Amino acid sequence: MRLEKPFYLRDVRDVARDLLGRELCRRLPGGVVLRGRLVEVEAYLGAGDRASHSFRGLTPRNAPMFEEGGIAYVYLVYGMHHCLNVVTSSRGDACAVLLRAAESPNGVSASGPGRLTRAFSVDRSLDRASLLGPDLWLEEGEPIPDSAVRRTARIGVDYAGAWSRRKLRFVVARHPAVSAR
DNA sequence: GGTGCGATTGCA
DNA sequence: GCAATCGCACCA
Repeated sequence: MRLEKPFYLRDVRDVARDLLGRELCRRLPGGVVLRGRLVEVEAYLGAGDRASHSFRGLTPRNAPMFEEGGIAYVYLVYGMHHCLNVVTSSRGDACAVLLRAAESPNGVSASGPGRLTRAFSVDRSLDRASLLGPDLWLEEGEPIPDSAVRRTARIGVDYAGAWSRRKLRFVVARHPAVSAR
């Protein structure tokens, strides 16, 4: 069952936590569908969150974050890696969830946001793409119980001061595709 | 119009 | 430990 619009129109922290265990689905141009369960994600809040791209307001790059939840926000980092985000909440809130790691049914895992987008063939052409459309969507998968969810500080945002220490990273405890910490 | 750097990764 | 590599945020 596909996750529908209401799933995305909630607090970004709730969406992030609930995305664990869900199945990321990507239909390639040729028709093949790739699938993988999410095991590591990070919540980026809107105004106020110094680690978030939306912290300094609307720009050409982060514009999708300001849209209503239910679409993708894809950007290029370090000039070579794409990062895939799920936009959440209502229009103007500018929140999103960064997808950092997934595991495929066959056991093949993509650990790290750059490796995840490479594994699922996601690039800027999917920026603003609907998550209720034919190319990229999420399915119910197998929700993770609270006892198996661990919260930590987000990765790679040391520049954000106190915000870098907020526990906004959600991971499946002891999962091999997730680094310690 | 010029400049500095990043929500990372892979290799020495 | 560090280079790769470029879109874009920010300043002039």
